Amino acid sequence: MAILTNALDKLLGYQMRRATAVLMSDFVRTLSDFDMRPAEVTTLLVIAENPDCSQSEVGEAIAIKRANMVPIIARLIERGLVARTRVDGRSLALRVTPAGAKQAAEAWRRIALHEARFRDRLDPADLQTVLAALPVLRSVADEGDA
Amino acid sequence: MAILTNALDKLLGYQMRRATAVLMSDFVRTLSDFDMRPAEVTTLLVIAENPDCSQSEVGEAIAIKRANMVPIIARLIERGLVARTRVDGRSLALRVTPAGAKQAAEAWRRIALHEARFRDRLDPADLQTVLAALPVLRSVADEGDA
DNA sequence: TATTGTTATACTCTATAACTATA
DNA sequence: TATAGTTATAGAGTATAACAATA
Repeated sequence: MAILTNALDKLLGYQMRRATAVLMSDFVRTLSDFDMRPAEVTTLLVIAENPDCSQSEVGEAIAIKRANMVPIIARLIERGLVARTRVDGRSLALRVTPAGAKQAAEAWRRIALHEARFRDRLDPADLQTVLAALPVLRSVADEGDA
Repeated sequence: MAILTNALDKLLGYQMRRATAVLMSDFVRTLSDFDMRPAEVTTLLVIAENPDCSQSEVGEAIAIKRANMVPIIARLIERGLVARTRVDGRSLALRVTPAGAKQAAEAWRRIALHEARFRDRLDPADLQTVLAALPVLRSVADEGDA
């Protein structure tokens, strides 16, 4: 099979998308025997870090819409990783259970290994430049940002 | 609503994902009155650049699996942007039609505007560093890379 | 036997609209 | 009126397995 030219390779957006796909694929593989999806992991970690936060606050922090938080939280509760208590009639305070805290710790351990596989490929100064540039790109927020 | 802390913000993978989401959202908005999805645009541009390429070759170039190329190509043909001729019994040569070439030119014009919105936010030297780093991250390919 | 295109299918993430019950 | 959580639903991208026709 012939290898085609691809002018898209010059584009920041396209390269971001392709690189992120590789990162995500590696992350999913990191989680393969962990029975948690990426969105569930990030949700768990933010709750662990912010006891008694609300579902909407978590969604805001990780850019997942309220409606899409529902099944994620449901699954975390179902698995006994998160517990919630009612604050007022419409808000729920989320906390990780002891099992959830343990799961979060293991998630962080795996994330560290995953991260290292990529960070190690970059010159330290370049890595810092990239890590500084990404929030700048993020800040070009579109109006409908969750 | 309280703003939560989020240790994930320190992570390369997480920042890549968030920044790419903003990029993609902006790109989709760029295409909103264009009636083409991102995958269709990239497919069209690669075919325009590589006349008589095969469906599998395009998929290889842009990391879309053969099976998922089928509806993309079908839609491009249906819209009269791409034509295909049989090469041998199993391969098809893809080319853009005149209408497809025109559509590709307009896509490039829109992509340039979209790109500029993000490139302009970065210091030129930092942009070059980022553009050099992304293919390095991509090269940490996982085995199952399309 | 390996490859090209195809079908069918399922999963993950994302998006919107509308509902409820509170505040 | 606005907010928190929910339901239902749709779209986009991606993944696998299996098949036919062909090389």
